[in-house]
Amino acid sequence: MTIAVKPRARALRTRDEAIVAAPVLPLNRILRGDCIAEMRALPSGSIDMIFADPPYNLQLGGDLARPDGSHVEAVTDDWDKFDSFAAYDAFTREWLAEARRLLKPNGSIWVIGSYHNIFRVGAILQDLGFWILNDIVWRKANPMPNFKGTRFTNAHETLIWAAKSEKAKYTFNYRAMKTLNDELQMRSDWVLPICSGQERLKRNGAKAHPTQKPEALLYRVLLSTTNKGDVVLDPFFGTGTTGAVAKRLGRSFIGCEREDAYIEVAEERIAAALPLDESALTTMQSKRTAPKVAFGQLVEAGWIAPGTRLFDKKHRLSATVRADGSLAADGIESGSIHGVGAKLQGAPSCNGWTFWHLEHEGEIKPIDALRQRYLLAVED
Amino acid sequence: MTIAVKPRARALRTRDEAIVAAPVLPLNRILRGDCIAEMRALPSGSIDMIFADPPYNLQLGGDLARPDGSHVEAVTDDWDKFDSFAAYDAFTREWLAEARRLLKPNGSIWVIGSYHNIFRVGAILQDLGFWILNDIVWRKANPMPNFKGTRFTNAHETLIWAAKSEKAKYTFNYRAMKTLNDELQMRSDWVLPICSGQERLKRNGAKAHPTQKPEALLYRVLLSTTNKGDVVLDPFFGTGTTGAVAKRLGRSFIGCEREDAYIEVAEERIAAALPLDESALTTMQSKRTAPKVAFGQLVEAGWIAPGTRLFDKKHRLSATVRADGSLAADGIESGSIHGVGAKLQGAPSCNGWTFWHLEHEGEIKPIDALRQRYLLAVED
DNA sequence: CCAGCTTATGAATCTGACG
DNA sequence: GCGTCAGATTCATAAGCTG
Repeated sequence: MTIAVKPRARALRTRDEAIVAAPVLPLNRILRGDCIAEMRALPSGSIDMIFADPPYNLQLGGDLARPDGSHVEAVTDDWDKFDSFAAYDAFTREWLAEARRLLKPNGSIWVIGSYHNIFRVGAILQDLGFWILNDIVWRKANPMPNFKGTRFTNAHETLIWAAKSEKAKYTFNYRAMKTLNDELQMRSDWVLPICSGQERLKRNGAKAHPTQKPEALLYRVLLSTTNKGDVVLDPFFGTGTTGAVAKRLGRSFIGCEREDAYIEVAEERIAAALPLDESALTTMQSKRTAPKVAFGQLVEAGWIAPGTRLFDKKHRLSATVRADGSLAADGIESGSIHGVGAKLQGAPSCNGWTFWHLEHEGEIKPIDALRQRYLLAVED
Repeated sequence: MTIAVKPRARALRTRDEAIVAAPVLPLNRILRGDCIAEMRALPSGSIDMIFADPPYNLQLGGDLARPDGSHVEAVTDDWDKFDSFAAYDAFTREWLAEARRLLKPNGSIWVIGSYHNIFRVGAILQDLGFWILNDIVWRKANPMPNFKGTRFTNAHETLIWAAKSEKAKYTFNYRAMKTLNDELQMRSDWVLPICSGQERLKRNGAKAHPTQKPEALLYRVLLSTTNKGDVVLDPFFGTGTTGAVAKRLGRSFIGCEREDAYIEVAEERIAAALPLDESALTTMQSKRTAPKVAFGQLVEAGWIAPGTRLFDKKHRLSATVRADGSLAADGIESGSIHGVGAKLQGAPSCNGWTFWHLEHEGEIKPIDALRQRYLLAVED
């Protein structure tokens, strides 16, 4: 399956070729090399979601390269500190700008970090025009203690979730998240264990990667903000947690990684990951995307007879169903179940499905219950 | 007691006078005016700790209504309006630079914010030479829900705690925090309720300030990073939570505030605050809440694979686990473990944890057993 | 007086399809 | 792009009210 190769997007060739043949995305592959260079070779507006776990370490030195590839020396004195922040900012601005170019207009990005880098990442995201949707706190169930007792135990990491722009229609699987959280809205603080035990990948007895993220974290990220079949890019692929979870959840991935050792571990791991089958993958559908039923349909199908009286929950307001599915009530203009409900209450808006009730054998039930039964009956 | 006056620090007069007489700090007073101007009049290196709750620069759209139609009161005050990120950054840089000048060499600063502003604040703190010690997450026990179901519930705010410089010997009362936390190290995530009920200050029936912070939050901040007798500056004093808690804990405060209405409320409040005695101190400890586990957590953590079949105890009813932790069963709408269990039995309700069972090596066990084991595994 | 029910509210970047 | 309108959407607390 996954083979680490340089992508040869046709967009890089002549303009005519690019017009004739749409660029081919290197789906489910790990691109070996620096993420900025690799991202440059991919076509604009082609990615649904980006998950990025960029380097955190500013002051530890050694690992950070400037955008031009030159090495940033380890810094010890105050004089150099500003220089190191500037270098980190430049690097961050560069890969985030590429990331933004690659995103589809309605795509979104996740970046994870700690207090060492996340404030710089967040500010640059905003400066580049990304629109922050949430900051998520991964509350570690089992963090490393502060051994010297000098500070509060650093028990969390922060993720930023941002849309490409303010007006973007981003993907958010609200119902799936609410279901995952026992019918309560999913909050911005997530309690999850760190990656350990069987899940932690080893090589020669040592951990294969210093900052391997738990699959549960990626599971929630991918389930909440992508759809089946979406393309997810991870510019700092490491040992491929993003790829493994994407495969399980029926999403495609593209990874960038510089280190051969990590690529090797990732490929093995992803090859072993099992995709979930169709039925397990189905998630709770939001009513927004569910097939719509007009109130008039219930009337014409005979589920509600014209002339039926509807009431509000407390039986204080009432209206009469007419043949075309409109409602009539005393003293106001007739109209839709929503409009009449709103006018009777003097409210700016009203969901007629939950506001209006039917009396049936002494019981009073919202008309939405009828709609649910109708939906089940006509669905096949 | 507290009187709102312009400070006339002697440092502003002739150099000779400043040398002869040390500047007098306006202790336990509220300085009426713009915080930058007021801070400029205070002497350098005179403050032990600064707590700041600056404007968040929320950028709200139109009106927001709850699902029941009621109106959500927004923060629309002029003090939270900025023309651009650049304008907000310039303002932030200016007050933070003054704050740094005022701090003693071993002093520290706290700033609270949300994703709207905290990334900019954090980056500027670093740029100015502050040394971040922790980012603290205030996990709200009772946040406002996301009424429209468009994002994750914004259930936390972030505090940054930073020393004046990397080498500073800052104050951290490790033992006090460990004691407060039932002999476990205090973590970087704090669960505290929002300010409501009796604690919420009112004027003419309306809240006196739109963003009043809970005293418990300031209590923990002051107890952890100041000593008795220390001087605490709050540049955005509002209705004086910092002042009230400082008085209770035997610290001195200096507040800056522009609005007369807030100053009046704060003075009254602080006058009524009683310094704490030992016995009252023990009652301040936060309640530990029992951790809850959603069924979906077990799925995303890999403890139950999507596609798994669940059965009732007598193996007569069954359902399939889906990726978002919902259950699917023949002939009924899918839903939560509780809802599907109820519907299949035709019961009004059902505890899915004890109703559903897993088959494992011939044995059949309630999923609640799994939950217990999961709790043990993720518990601190 | 208490139990149970109803109402109020909190730093919120809070809809989307169609004409 | 803008106006219109169907219709989707909430959790924890505390205070107030009723019987």
